[in-house]
Amino acid sequence: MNEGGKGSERAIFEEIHTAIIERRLQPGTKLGEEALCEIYELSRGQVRRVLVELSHSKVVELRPNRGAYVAQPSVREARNVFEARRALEAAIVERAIDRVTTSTLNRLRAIVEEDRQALARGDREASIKLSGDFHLCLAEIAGNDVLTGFQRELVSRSSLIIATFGEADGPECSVEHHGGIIEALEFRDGRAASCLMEAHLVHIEGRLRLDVDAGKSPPDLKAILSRG
Amino acid sequence: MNEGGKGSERAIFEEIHTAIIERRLQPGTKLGEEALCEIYELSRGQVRRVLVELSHSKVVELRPNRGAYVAQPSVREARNVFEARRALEAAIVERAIDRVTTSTLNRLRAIVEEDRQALARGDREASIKLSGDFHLCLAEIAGNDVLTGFQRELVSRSSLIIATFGEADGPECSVEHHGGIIEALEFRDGRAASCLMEAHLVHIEGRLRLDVDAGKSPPDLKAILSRG
DNA sequence: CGATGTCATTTTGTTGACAATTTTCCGGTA
DNA sequence: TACCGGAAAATTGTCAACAAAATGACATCG
Repeated sequence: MNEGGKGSERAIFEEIHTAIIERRLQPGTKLGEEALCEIYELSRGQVRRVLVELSHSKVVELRPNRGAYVAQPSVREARNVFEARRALEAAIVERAIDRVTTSTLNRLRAIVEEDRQALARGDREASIKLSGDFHLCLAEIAGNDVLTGFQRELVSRSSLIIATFGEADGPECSVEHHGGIIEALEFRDGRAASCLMEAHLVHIEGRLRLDVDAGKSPPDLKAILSRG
Repeated sequence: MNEGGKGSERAIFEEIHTAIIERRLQPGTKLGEEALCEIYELSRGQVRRVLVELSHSKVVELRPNRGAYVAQPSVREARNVFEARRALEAAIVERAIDRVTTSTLNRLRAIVEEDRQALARGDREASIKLSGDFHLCLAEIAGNDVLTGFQRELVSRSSLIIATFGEADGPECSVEHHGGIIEALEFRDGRAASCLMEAHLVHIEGRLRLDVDAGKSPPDLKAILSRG
């Protein structure tokens, strides 16, 4: 019954991280130390370390003397993350083509199938997580831990970006896109896979509201109005 | 006179990081907490945070209950880092071509010139740092903070890899290669720049002793000798 | 009515003492 | 000499009390 044991720190990290990625914790939400201590029965020192870890993975922002908050990506950051993703996923697909096997293909298929079922029963949270898992699994197939680490960071940040700038409505098409990529991998058609991945990412980014005006400006608005 | 002030934590981080990158601290060196406390006049808590930060940037390895050591990259890790670098630097060059200006070109030229002078006076440490700065500066020209962050990590790790698997002798050719890349950028010749960068990285990796046998085995050696 | 300043409360940051673990040293034994 | 224990020293990990800062409530003033 050791809730406050040793390895549990990693577990708490995963729990909070997943909650943010699945958008149960919205951008800007404050993560008070005392609150987390009570929820997870950890000491403040442990909670503090977890928060540092989360900030390092870019899903939490640490404001000195102010506390920890779920990160609120800027428009610029959003563009940069997606630009980096296009470059990184291209490299990953290129390498995955050479290393994909029947077994790894089936892992990808299983993820997409789970995603399809999640969407069918309206479980949006699970679908978000599974869509990310697809891209992560692809990185693992590429067989380079460094690239996988980068991919992990970018996939997490993408989810946060979509939570911030995405529209809640609209059809979900990850399943179809991912299916297409699997097919291209199956035939070891590198060019097709790259193009489909590129199109997939462009499609996702295109659905974001990245007009510089929209996003975030409660204090800026007052400054602007004071001039009128 | 506040050596133990607030912002000094970042300064100590940079100091140790630089010492590792310049190979004054060799891979495997133990970084004892007490020792660092005395050297920098910091509390243990502060030193501890710096060590966590360094481990997060992959130049220090934290072994639980054992302490902090300058990281010793494995052969596999070395290959992965260089593979990732080839992909990342290609993306960076591609974007830098579109954004390079006279001013940023001059920054690159200044770095290479400093590097040339450092080599001329036999200052190998400075040369190592400056070679890394060139690649970092290139990433900054590309204008994407995410890519720059990844590049920073990879450049640091590369230096550690060269310290571990590189040969001390041999001619240094970064200055020539970097000069060529600058020229290609000047003429906005993306293809030439990419090829030169690729060749540069392949050349560096090719000079490493990445035979799986060679690398690391002080305990293994004893085991081998016991058979003779 | 809004703005400003002060004080109590809450939250975050730091330190030093204590606990747990590892490393080192040393004597005993075959 | 080589090889085990086992205590002592050194090192790392943890926590709880204390200090510092931010937040919110409230009174005062324009």
